Amino acid sequence: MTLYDELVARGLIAQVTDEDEIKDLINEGKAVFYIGFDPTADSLHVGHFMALCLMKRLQMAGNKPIALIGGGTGMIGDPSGRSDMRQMMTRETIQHNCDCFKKQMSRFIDFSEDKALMVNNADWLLDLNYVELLREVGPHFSVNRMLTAECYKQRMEKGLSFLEFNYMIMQSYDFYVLFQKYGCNMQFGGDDQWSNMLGGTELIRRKLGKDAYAMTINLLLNSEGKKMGKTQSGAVWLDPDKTSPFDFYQYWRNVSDNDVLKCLRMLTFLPLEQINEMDHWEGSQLNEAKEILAYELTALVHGEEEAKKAQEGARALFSGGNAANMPTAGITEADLRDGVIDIMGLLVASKLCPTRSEARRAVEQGGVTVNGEKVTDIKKVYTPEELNAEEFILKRGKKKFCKIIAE
RNA sequence: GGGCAGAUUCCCGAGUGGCCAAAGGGGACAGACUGUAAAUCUGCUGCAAAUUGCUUCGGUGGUUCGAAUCCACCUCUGCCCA
Repeated sequence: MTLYDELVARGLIAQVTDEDEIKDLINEGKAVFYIGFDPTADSLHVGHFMALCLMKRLQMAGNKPIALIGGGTGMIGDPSGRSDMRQMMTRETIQHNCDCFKKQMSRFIDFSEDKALMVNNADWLLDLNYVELLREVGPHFSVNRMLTAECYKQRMEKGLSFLEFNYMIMQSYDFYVLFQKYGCNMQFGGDDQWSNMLGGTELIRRKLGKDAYAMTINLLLNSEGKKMGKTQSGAVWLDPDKTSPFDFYQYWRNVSDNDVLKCLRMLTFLPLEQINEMDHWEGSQLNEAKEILAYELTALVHGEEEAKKAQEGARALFSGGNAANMPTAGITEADLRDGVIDIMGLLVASKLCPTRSEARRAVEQGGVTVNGEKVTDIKKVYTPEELNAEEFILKRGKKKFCKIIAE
């Protein structure tokens, strides 16, 4: 099976500019391709992870990836897929985020011996001269055409500032620069980037009379059509300090039945034959598939060891067993009042509940247990000695829990 | 620059002097049922030393015994005209 066929079979490819050419290029390892990452936060998240996997797949087939960090485009903010304007970031924040991205990326992509490149578009975008740029690329963009682009459509109602309107031009310019500087002949990106990417191929054709290609990958959507990798408390991050390996594992362990196979195909490196096997699994057997998915992804992002720990911790909690790898929370002197701590205090101190009010509600609704016993009295208090007398496992709801240790 | 409309809690959205911590919906959370899934039903959803108190309806001042609601100014957004 060729690389291209595999990408298709995994459901990764959304749109391509020239299928035959692209097949040829990537199957034979002749592509020099880039994927852009705007430094909108201090960690990569699941959406980026897909792109990184794609880079890796292509790199393994001999193609050369260029990871483009958007230190320049980040100053503008991509309006694609957004219903309102992004918050403008300071230069310092952007720089900090770029540094974080770099660190995380090097874990996935092999940058040694010129096998891959990492560049920052701040290097060429920030020094551009406005009038010069306008004269250089301005004539090649039709405002009429741009306005019909999908990425601006949803902004026509809520408003689109000139700043963001220019994002497409900046991204196009990136491609144009990379094409000339590094012979970059292809761009990959999320499907929401399609119009921005076409801007680039178009610019290259008009300015240089040469062909460059673009390919988008399907966004990872769940069966309800929402972007995956988001939780109520924000994105699922790759940084273990922002999303613990355990939470990361749990996120995938909990995907809905309808999404497991899709995730396995799109995100893991398991052979397709093995995944297709699981396609026949039904009902509760799918739980196994979810465990595999969760383990595989956690191992990819955090390493085998962390993946094992997360898996054991999860098994301990849900099907009984060794509780050694549970998350813990320490209670200090400052948390005590009159030498004791009440149940609400414990819930807040362990971060299982954000406020005492919420903790109170959780207890009142019967959602809190200590070592498997339901706590119904909101006035219940504990001394530090009681906490340490035996293992003290506090649980809020079905999936949130913590081992309490008094210090 | 001129005219019009608007800004309410996580989101959408009602409220146009006291009965308002603010309808309704969505989401989130918790319970039941399950398979750590989905669907369904129930509860719940500002904060706290909790039959009470405190903070909140874009911002700042003002009127009033009392303001999300009235007035003034300001900021921001959309639409129309230029």
